[in-house]
Amino acid sequence: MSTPGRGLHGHVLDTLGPEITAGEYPPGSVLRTDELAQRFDVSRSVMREAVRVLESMHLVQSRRRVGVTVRPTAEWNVYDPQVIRWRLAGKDRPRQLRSLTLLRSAIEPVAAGLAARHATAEQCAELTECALGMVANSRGHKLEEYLVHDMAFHRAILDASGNEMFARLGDVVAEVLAGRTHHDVMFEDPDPAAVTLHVQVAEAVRAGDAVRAEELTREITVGALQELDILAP
Amino acid sequence: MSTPGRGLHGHVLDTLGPEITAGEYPPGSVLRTDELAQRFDVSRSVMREAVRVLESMHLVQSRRRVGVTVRPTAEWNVYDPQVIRWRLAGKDRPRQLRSLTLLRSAIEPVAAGLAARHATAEQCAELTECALGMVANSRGHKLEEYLVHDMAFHRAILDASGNEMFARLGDVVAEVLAGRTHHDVMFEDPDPAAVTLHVQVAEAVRAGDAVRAEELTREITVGALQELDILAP
DNA sequence: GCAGCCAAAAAGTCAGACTTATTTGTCACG
DNA sequence: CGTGACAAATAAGTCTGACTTTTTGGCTGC
Repeated sequence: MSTPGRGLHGHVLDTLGPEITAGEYPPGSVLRTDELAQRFDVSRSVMREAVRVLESMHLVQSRRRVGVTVRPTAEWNVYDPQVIRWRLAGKDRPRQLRSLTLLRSAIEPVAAGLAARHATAEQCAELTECALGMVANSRGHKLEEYLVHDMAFHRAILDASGNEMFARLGDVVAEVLAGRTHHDVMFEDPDPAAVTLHVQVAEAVRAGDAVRAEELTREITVGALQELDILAP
Repeated sequence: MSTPGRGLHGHVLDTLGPEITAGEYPPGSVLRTDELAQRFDVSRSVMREAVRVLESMHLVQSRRRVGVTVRPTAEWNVYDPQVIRWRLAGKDRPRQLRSLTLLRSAIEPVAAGLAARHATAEQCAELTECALGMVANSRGHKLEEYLVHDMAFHRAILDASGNEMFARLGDVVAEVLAGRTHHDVMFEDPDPAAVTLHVQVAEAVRAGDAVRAEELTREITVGALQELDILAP
């Protein structure tokens, strides 16, 4: 997606990564570099590069005379966007969405509070623009257009927080929102109450009301959690 | 630290990673693999593996005919524990600690609330044990022993939350706490009020009082933030 | 001034030989 | 029997050199 064809080793990762994150090789499984190279029909150098990347994600560990062993799930770098994408594409996608939505519910309200304190005029404008875009597409089966503005809105909040760690979750949130629209059951039109809340958050941020921005955003994320509980209990 | 001597490419990363994250090569800078291989006195294959790892962290991008270009900071995988460690070792360490402490202040209260709902008896026991260890080492210049229990406490909370994403922040929090004790000015003994709060959190979790656990933990993280504002304004 | 082509540059790929660490098994000795 | 040391097997690690591919930038000619 972000970097589609970045060489042979990338192609190897595109299939091996999802396989590992999907649990096809249980923790402790041992892979041999030579066998993998044969399987993907690449040279060992290319295979080694792929293994190094998996190793840097803590998905596997390469040890002499043993091979490439799959690490337990608890040790994976689950914040790596690539790992997140692989896991969201896999079969325990609902579990992932719950974890990530819970993360959102912790981060986004705080980020909104910070945004109310630090947002520039441009960022406030961007925010209201996104909110208006959501309103404009909230009726009439325009889920795709709505999604675009929804993603942009949350990304704008996280950016405006002024905190680098929060800002870097923009991709994750976008992934979650996109997943909700595309793969899970969603009503034909978004919840009108949610749309209103987004507009109010934009207003609160512009007004510099941190407490209100935080509280309203909390309502949004709680709504997202409830939605998940209803649709995938 | 976690995997010290994992081969030649690891040694290369140990010096090249910190250099890049420290901003010694400004975004857009171009490195050549051959030159790097010469500089570190390793073969090109080894150098390529190192570059692949840096690429997977989004620190650099390798493009044909142009070379290995350093990416802008905003694109780095700042949640990668390795990247966090490199940056904390660098010169903008104070800025890092502020970002990470803000992240803590968003995550940990929510995690504590979840822990109060989901913690097992064993986890509650572990928690109170850690809190008692903190109390026992809160006086008499035993900062190192105190730190061990403090790290274990917060890790226990995050684990007990039952959320994978929260749990994986245990290393980050430990790193922040260790950094505060080792590098920044810290009083000879920890703040007694903070120690008490930890004990109370353990109690609240055991009692299953989610609201109280969350509120108390929020007080702890607010304290940590204020401490940073005082010591590095 | 522009279109298209050519040449250089740097990453990408491959194959093969060699090195090194680690495990496992064996055998002799207590 | 157990135990320790030694030897063999194994798979990752490393290096080298030749070759390919893509991209860029300049040059030519219209």
